[in-house]
Amino acid sequence: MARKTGSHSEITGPLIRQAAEELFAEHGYAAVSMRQIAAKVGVQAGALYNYTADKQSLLFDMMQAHMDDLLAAWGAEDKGQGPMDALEAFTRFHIRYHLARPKAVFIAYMELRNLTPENFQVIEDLRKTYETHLEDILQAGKDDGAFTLADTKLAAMAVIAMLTGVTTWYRDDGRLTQDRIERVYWNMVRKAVGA
Amino acid sequence: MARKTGSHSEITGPLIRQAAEELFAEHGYAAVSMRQIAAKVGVQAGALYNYTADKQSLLFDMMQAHMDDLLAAWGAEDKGQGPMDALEAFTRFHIRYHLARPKAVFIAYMELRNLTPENFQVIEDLRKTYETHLEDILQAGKDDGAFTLADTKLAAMAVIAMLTGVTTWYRDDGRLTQDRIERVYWNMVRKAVGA
DNA sequence: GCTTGATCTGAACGATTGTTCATTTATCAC
DNA sequence: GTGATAAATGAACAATCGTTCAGATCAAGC
Repeated sequence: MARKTGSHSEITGPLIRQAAEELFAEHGYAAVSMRQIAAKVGVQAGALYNYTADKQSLLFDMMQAHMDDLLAAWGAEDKGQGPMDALEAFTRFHIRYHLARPKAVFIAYMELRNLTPENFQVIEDLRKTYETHLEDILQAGKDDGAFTLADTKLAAMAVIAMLTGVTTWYRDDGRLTQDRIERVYWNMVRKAVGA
Repeated sequence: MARKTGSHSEITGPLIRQAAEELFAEHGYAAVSMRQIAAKVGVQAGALYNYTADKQSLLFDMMQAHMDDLLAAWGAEDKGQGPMDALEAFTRFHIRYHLARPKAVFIAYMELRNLTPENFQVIEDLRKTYETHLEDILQAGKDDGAFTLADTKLAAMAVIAMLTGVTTWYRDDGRLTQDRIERVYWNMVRKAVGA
């Protein structure tokens, strides 16, 4: 009963990635079976292997794409003039970007230990690159006296943890608009770095 | 070949909990088998069921104990005088307590979705109780003018996320002493709440 | 030294896992 | 229509899963 109506190859592939993302985010990589993913797409388990080498690739490709997109999006972002503008841009960008794709973010943080060592290193390097972008902003602001920071690296970790934390409690139908959250957080970040 | 030397019941129980904690923290609950836990203790899988009803209880009991201990420890903590002292006490306590038991903390944050709905609710309530302790401090400080906060709930989430983030990068043999980390973070928290 | 009871083994259970592959089906080009 | 090819089925694979339990083994009480 293969190929019921029309050609499926350009549709099944994305559907599989989407189903995998939703299931991984909800139950965790290790707790999700290939058969569950297939069932969500409406296909048998064997068909998945026309689109992915194995289960691990499904996870890795998804995480790598997420990190690549994140870095590209930040690269394309308008960063204004000087460290202060850049830090506000980073704060707002990070919140906005992460809230727009909660599942991918969740997976990127939770499933690191389910990557093979080689795959883990690739993702870890991308994550480190992103962190360094923030660290560079903070360092520049410290150098020109805009920020007061005891430890730039620590501050970078603190800011990222604080901002990413938003994804754990934010709800689309919640009490606060996204713009208000951005403004409140930017206020806290600004004060925390002594500006 | 049961019972090689001496009575083991008082020793095997804790060993199982410890082995489970280490394995869950390293590989995740779903990725760890009862046989792996048993092997780490040096026992057959069947023996585990003298000490736990099932795998789920192993996870739940461990998470509940962690949250109970956390709440009890904060209850016993010296909170000084007024919101400012209390916030510093909370900041330092949270960092110190969490860095002392990284595995339990990691599990408590990562394995929530592997709890049954009933078990999840119990842990979630305990987590919420802890959050409320911080929220109360911030609210008291806002009321008496010690803190400047646009949104108390948001600030509580931001502070907890920032502090808990320490566990993701801290290493015992790292660049910074624990006391220095506490001081740097307290400085950032203090400034972030406008005090 | 025998009995009792706690503790563990070792085998077994049905179910499920990721993955492979021969086969079937549907579509497209001609 | 016919042949080629892409796409999916469905059965099969060895391995592993959580859990149960009868039986073996040891320590302690009398």
